[in-house]
Amino acid sequence: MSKYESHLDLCFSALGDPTRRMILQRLARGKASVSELAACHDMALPSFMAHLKKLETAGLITSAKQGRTRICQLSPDAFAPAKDWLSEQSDIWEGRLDRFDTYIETLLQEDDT
Amino acid sequence: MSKYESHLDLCFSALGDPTRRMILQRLARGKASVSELAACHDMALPSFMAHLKKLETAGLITSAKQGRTRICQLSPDAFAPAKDWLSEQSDIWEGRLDRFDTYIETLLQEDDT
DNA sequence: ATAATACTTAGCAATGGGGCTAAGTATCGG
DNA sequence: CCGATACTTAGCCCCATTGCTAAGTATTAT
Repeated sequence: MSKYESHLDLCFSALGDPTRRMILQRLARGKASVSELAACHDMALPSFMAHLKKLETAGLITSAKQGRTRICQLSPDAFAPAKDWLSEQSDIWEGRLDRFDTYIETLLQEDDT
Repeated sequence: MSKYESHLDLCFSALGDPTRRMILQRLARGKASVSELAACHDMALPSFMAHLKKLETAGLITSAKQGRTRICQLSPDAFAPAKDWLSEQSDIWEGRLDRFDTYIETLLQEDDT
């Protein structure tokens, strides 16, 4: 369960941390070096780098070294897999004919709890 | 950092597990009892229930007891917060004028690595 | 009343996530 | 060449996650 983690596992898990989402928000506005990114996070550099590594492993960002500096940026279509999965589920849910009835029905049943 | 976890943290973290995504996929097709949901997962019931609890804490599903049976279903708009966050980031990314140039530039720079 | 069913609670073990410091490597500037 | 800069690696700590079993509770069926 840890060796064959799917891309979606990695992707959603990576998104489940506020530090990492903030990094992504910053990178959506343009590429940046590790230390530029780290500047506004009150965290030791190795800890911060671990977050970058998770984002890269999840395919959400890419990075490359220029001299002693590492430049990071969002992967093109970084969010597509996550968005696609979510949309798929929403579509199935919204396509259900009895969706609304089911919900009302349950609201009523909650009185019995 | 663990007491004030945002809704998005809980939501994305919940989505980062294949068992939990399978539960959501099943529930997108209609509500079901705990044992119905558990049937196709090779896992002890308490372990399985822990997954349901995470989904409920994240606001992705709701559940209510009918007699000795607990019925689960997707929350209406369960995926909206996650989808909205992702769309927001994508929009910012796609709105960047230098997006394409930036990417090409980096591809070229990778030769130096 | 009893037994079966459907969870539920309690408690434990293994693992991984997320933080740290200290020390190492690889440029760059002078 | 030497010091400063920008990561990078190694190793440790603590707590959360994810699985388990065993035992408990609440309904339903007989």
